[in-house]
Amino acid sequence: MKVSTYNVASVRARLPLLLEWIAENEPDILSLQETKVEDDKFPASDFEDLGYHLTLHGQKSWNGVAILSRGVPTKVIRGFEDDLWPSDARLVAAEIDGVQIINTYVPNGSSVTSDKFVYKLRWLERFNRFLRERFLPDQPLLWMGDINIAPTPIDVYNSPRFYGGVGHHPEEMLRLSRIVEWGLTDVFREHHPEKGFYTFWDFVLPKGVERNLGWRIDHIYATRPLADVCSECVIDKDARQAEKPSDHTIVTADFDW
DNA sequence: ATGGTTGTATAACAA
Repeated sequence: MKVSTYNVASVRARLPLLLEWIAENEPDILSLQETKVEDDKFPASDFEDLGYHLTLHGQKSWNGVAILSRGVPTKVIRGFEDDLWPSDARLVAAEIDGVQIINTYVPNGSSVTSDKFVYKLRWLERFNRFLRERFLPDQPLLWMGDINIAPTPIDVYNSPRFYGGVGHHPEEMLRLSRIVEWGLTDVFREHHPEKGFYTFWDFVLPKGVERNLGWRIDHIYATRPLADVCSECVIDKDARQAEKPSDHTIVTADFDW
């Protein structure tokens, strides 16, 4: 089973790149974040024509997540399903081919002095509770998406410069570690312990991709039954260097499943 | 020296 995750920064703007990439790479599951479109305006038929089922949780203009899958999705969850929580479209989950798939767009946090940063920390705590209430770490489960946290010094191109800022803050790292401690493995890091691999390069930095001024903030986490059968995990930097790219690129993991 | 880009509700925005 081949599983990919991609922050598209608008699924409509990314449609040509996406369709070409899917035709070439044929993932079984593709999680998208920042689709930026309401479900009834999602370009569904383009993906259905390629043989994918769609599980959508979108909203107008911002956020939005989607799961494309060869297998039929069941047990679909959209958001925390909690009236006390905002309905911003950042989480969609489904069971596909016997695996629980959870796709999230974790809040960016804007800046550490903003209300949005407080929201990011609370969102991570709420997600931790969501996981523990609904699932067990010995069942096959994948959590993937734009996590918006570079969790270790080698996950960003200049850790001392960014440490304490949004995306590389100890309070974010603490909350992520509490989630991961439940029983998750960062499969990219398990296969590639060395530095220099990133999934996001800011549009605004001149030659940022060529100079590799990046962040590894898009992750695929697996519970042990799946981490044990993960044969490889790769970052496709070419998709960041293609025409009209997102500022993120695609991470793919292969499982003998 | 605090620049630069992209997508979108075209903004006193969000990323």
